Amino acid sequence: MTKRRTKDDWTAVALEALAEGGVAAVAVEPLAARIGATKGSAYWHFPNREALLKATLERWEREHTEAVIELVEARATPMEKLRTLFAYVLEDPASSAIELAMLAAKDDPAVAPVLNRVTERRIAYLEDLFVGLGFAAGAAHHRAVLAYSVYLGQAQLLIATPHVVLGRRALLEDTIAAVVGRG
Amino acid sequence: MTKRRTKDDWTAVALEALAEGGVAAVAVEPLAARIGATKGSAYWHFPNREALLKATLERWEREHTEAVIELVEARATPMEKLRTLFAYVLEDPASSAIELAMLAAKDDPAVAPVLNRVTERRIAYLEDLFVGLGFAAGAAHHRAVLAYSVYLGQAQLLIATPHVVLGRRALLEDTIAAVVGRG
DNA sequence: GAGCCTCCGTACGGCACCGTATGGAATGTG
DNA sequence: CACATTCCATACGGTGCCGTACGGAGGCTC
Repeated sequence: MTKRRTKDDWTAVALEALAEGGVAAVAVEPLAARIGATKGSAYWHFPNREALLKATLERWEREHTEAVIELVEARATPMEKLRTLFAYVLEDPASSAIELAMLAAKDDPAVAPVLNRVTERRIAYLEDLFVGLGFAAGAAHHRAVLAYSVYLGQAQLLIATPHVVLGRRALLEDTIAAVVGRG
Repeated sequence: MTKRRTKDDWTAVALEALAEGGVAAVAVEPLAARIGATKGSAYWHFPNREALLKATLERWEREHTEAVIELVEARATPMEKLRTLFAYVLEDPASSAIELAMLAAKDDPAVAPVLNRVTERRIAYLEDLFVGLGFAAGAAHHRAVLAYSVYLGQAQLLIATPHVVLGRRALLEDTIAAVVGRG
């Protein structure tokens, strides 16, 4: 009656560990303890630790990245979409933990390609949003980089040193105004 | 005639390693190899690895943080100060590597206090800058958080995925306009 | 229920790093 | 030039993780 595990079971606990402790926490033996199994299972489903990490990151890319875009796309106007995006980080910064973990491990061969794809896609998406707001191509790109920088930076601040951020509700308004406003 | 080392020699190589490989790279044995000595030296100067890391972070805090503020303070007006700050990241993102390494290791007991102090000091400094630009206290705080988020986020982007950032010179102008502009 | 295939536990060797013990070299001090 | 002090190399045991080898248990098929 011993439970059996699937690849998905392993990537699920790996995602937990990834969010909590970063890429280094995706380690076979600690994960085995967490899942209530031994390494034997892990090394049956995956050839090595790198493959497990890769599968985990790709699962995150598939599920999470698109989930955010869908959440945002549910809004009607570009403005509302932007607001949804920033409100998302401000209200639940923990959900960004994995992206920050990936940024911190940008040199890892399993991380780099996923990180590049996700970043490019998001910048491109934001760029479209700003074009929709009436910005010219070049300006839209800069706004996109700016907006994504704010997104990342706020996620960092809220996770690492949340106590320095006061009045999140009003901050959201100021942030949006600053990012979409005509200088 | 074998060279002798000081605490400062050790924290110097530790700073290098910290910038290159993050907090995890501040490890006694690799550092000993890098410095051309053995662990014996390290464990004479420091009781353990944690103490070496702590001394390294505090050295960075002392030297680097104040250095940036002095660089910025050399400018006359708040506007020029802000410009200098953002130009600094955009032109030399590698100099921010250590701060990002600390953010990634926010839970490390040696990192947390330094990270908190540095973040608080910088936000407070930016807040003063925005008060100098005529913002009310609350608004100045939000601008400070916004500006610091942009700083961190751009540093992240430029280090992790530099290819997505185009036209840095024009980006600088757009960034400043967005951060100081009235919504 | 015999045999097969899937899955996993156990046991092992290896590597990288931590920290300790200790003798001795290098350097300062009388 | 004794001789104490400062500094460091060597050698060792301990821990946590990687990856492999292998046997065996659980479920499937006939």
